[in-house]
Amino acid sequence: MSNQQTQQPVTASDGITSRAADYGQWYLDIVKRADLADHSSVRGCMVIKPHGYAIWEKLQRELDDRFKATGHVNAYFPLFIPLSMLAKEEEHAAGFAKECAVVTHYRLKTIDGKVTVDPESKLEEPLIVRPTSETIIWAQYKNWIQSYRDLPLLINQWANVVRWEMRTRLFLRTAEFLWQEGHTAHATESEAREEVSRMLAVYADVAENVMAVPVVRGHKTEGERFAGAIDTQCIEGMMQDGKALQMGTSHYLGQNFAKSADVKFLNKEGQLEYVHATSWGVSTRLVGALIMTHSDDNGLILPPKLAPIHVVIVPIYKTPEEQERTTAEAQAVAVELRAQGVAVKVDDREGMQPGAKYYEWERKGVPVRIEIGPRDLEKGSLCVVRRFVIEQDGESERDLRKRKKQFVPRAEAIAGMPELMQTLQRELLERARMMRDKRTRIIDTLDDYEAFFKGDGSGFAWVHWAGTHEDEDIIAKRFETSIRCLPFENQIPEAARGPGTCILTGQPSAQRVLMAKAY
RNA sequence: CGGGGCGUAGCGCAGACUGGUAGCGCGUUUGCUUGGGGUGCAAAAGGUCCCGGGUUCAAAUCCCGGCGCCCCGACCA
Repeated sequence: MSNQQTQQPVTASDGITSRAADYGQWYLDIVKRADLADHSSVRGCMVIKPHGYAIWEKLQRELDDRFKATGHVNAYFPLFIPLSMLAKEEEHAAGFAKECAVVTHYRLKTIDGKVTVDPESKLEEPLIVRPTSETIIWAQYKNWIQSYRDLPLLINQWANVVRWEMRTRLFLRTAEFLWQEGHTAHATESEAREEVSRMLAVYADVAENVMAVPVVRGHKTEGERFAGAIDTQCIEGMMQDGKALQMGTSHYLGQNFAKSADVKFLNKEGQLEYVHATSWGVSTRLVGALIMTHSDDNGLILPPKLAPIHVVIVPIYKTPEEQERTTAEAQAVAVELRAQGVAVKVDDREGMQPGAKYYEWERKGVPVRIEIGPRDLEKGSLCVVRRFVIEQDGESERDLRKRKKQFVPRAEAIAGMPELMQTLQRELLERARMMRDKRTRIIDTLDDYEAFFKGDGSGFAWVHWAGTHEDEDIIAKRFETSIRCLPFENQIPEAARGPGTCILTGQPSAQRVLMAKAY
C-alpha cells in the first residue's frame, strides 16, 4: 500500500519480511502472501479469503464437535440489541460502551441525486450491533426457564460480532470478527463453575492438540476480567516474538445477568431462585495465533489437523510423454493417499516450473510435498518433503532443506503418510514448547524483570505478586507488561512453585503469576 | 481522538516540485522455449490517475473542499 512497506528490509524469500527485521510486518506479509485474508474497503474489517476460511472451518469443526460432546446445542440470536436491553447490566454495558456500532435509521433516500440517510427514518430506539450477546440471549432465557427441570440450559452460537476497535490487525483484532459464544444457565453456582472449567479445558485441548499451541491456563485479575463477570478463566499462548496472546476465555457470570434479565426458576424445594450463568468464546483470532506460533520466514506452517490440504503432489517432466506418466502416477498416488483420509492436491498446472510451485505451497503452509519425476518412476520411490523440521542450533539453511527431503519407497511413503502427519502434528507442538520455554524465566527482582522486558524484549516471566489493582497499572506503565493470568497451580513450572514475596511490594505472596507483554 | 503515510491498470509502484499523447515491474492472454527450488524470448489486452469544485487554451500534476484506507500511540478478544 505505502512506499514504506515495500522499502522494509526484506531478507527472506518471496517478499516476506523476515521475523528478525520486523515481526509485525512479517505477520502481515504471511497473512497476505499465504492468501489468508485481505483488508477490505471498510475500515478495520477484513475479507477472509478461501484459504483462511478453510482453516477457520476446520477449527470450527474441531470446536463444535467438542461442544456437542459436552452436551451443548447450537442456536442463533439476533445481530441487533436494543440500547435499553444492553443497558440493563450496567457493568457489562459500561465495559463495551466505547466500542459499539449503533444503528439509528432504517431507510435511505435520494436527495439531489445523492443517496443519503433519510432523516425521517430515525429509529425510536437505537439498535446496537452486538459486541457480544449476553443481553439479548438472557432476554430470551427469561421465557425459556421456569423450573429446575429446564436446567442446565447449554447453548452455543456461531456468529459475527462488532467491536469498534481504534486500531485493528488482521485476525488479531478486527472491527468485525467471527466467533462462537456459549451461554449457559445452571441451578447452582458450583455447577456453573464446573461448566466454566469444563469449557476452558475444551479450549486448552483444541489449542494444544489441534492447533499445536501450548497454553497456560488460569484466572484473569480483577482488572482484566470480562465486563460483568465474577471470574474469567483464560488460556494464554506465547507468540514467536515472546508476547502473550489471549486465546480463549470462559466466564462465571454469577447471577448478574439473571438478575438484570429477571431469570428465575422454581427449585426442587419450590422456591424461586436466580439462575447462575456462564459464557465462553473463541474467535478468528485463533487463526492469528496459529500463524504467529508456527510460521517461518518462508511462509505459513500449518498443523496437519488444520491444514485444508495435507499433501501436494508436483509431477516433474520434460517431454509430453514424461508429463503423461508422472501426472498419471501423481493421480494414482493421490487416490491411494485419499483412501487413507489424507487430503491431497495434485498440482498439474502447466507452464509453471516445479520450483515456483514449491514456493507457492510452502508459502501456504501445506505440511508435505511429494515430487514425482521420471527418476522416481524408475526407482519406484517418492520424493517426500516436509514443510518443517525442528531446527538445530547453528544449522545452515542448506542442511535444513536437506533434512526436510527424503526419498522413500512408494508403498512405504503412502502407507506411512498418516503417521507422518501425526509426527508433524506432534513435532509442531514440541517445537512451540521449546520456543516458549526458551523465553520463559523465573524472576525474583525488579532489576531482572526490567532487564528481561527491556526494549522489544518479551517472554513469560513467573513472578511473585501481591499487589493491588493500582500496582498492576504501575507495572503496566513502567514495563508495558501485565498479569496474563493467575495460573492454576498445576500450570506453574515445578521450580517456580511455592510462596515468596511480591516483586513490587515485598508483601508475602502465595504463588507466582504469569507476566508478559501482550497483544 | 492525537501523530505520520498513502490513494495512478488485477497487484506493487514511478510520474507531481517545473501543467502539454498515461508509464514501469509483476501478473494475465497467445505462441515458441524451458522444466528435480522462481526459465527465456516475442506479441497483445488491460485506466473514472479517490471524489467534488476552482485556476488555465490545456490539470494525474497547481489551488480549495471532501472521502477512504494503512501505520504509530491511548482502548480491547
